[in-house]
Amino acid sequence: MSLTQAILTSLLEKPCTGAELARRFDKSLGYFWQATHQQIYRELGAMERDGLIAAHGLPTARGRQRHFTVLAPGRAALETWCAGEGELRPIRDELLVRMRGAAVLGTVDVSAELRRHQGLHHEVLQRYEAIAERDFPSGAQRSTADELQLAVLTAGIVYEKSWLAWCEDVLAGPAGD
Amino acid sequence: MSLTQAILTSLLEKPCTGAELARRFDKSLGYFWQATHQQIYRELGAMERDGLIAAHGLPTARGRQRHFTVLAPGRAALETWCAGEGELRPIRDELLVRMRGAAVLGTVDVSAELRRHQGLHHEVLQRYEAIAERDFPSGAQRSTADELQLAVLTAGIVYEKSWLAWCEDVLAGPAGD
DNA sequence: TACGCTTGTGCAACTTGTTGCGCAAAGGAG
DNA sequence: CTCCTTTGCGCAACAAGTTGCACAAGCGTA
Repeated sequence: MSLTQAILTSLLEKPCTGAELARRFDKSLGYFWQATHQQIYRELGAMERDGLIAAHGLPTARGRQRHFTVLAPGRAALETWCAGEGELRPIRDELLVRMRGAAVLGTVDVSAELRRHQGLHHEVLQRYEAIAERDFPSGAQRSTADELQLAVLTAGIVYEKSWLAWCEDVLAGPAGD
Repeated sequence: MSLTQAILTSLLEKPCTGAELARRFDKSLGYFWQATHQQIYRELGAMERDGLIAAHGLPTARGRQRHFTVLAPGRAALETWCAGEGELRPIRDELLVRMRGAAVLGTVDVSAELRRHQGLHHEVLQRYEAIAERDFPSGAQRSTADELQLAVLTAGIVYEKSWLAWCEDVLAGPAGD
């Protein structure tokens, strides 16, 4: 699972506690790999057991901050994994199921839901574009790491733009006939 | 969960057995909502208990074909659900995690994996376009149901095209500097 | 009839992801 | 100092999705 690797990546950027990790997932990493704080704590425990990361603080002390750092085996594991291959994740979209259902039923209008999605995608797009403008202003000098991070962000932008274009297309198409 | 609704949709198109459903999921529905045969059988059992569908055949007879049909409550449930609202599913992509990891490590080259993904997306795109051409040839007269089904298929095409464009862009960008 | 292959069905066990709650520590307000 | 709120941590239970196996029936073949 990629959760391990996402956590390793985040911890390499800056060692921190589980709660801080959860916050970072909500902000940046989570845009392309989501995780709840429970998943994160569970995974941190497993990774600690496997010797990928280490913590200062007693493992059993509840309510006690535990600061995690990546160990050499953790870094090695991430390197191996990043150089490896992965599958494509197929689309899994409720809206499309709704439309397929509407096609069979013939009694349901999905255009309102389409417009709502258009709005939602627009919001997300604007958020991504704001981040891109803030962190990677056009014309600035960029390192290789920056290029990669920007590419990831661009994936999100392209993704949202394509959904937006599709929504527009579907809404315009049948009506314009 | 949309699995219930996806099954209802498929059964409305044509009543059939669990195995046949599984095959249909692999072929058409599964392009935007996947399910294994286990999920399907489990769900069929629950839906039968809830009175959404009915089967000819004994529930406990193993190895015995059970043919399912949608009942009125099932159709009503699908109508209600299709007219409802849903959340956006955020991106969840391993490749992007790999790239973020590579950005932090600085020792990993992801271009080979990018090219591989480009190829995979290209394959999927061609499959979708073949289906579109076969089932909805351009210029033909189309019903409202056809328009909806085509829109769903178009979503897949747009999706794959946008990933392809992104792969191309990322591969060309940093190299062309 | 006996044998093996394929198909349809389903149990069991596991992993991953989600939700809700509880407890401990820290820090501010009375 | 005591009370209360916030923050960090984690258990427990559940829902969804995956994997592997097992059993029954049908069918072709010897």
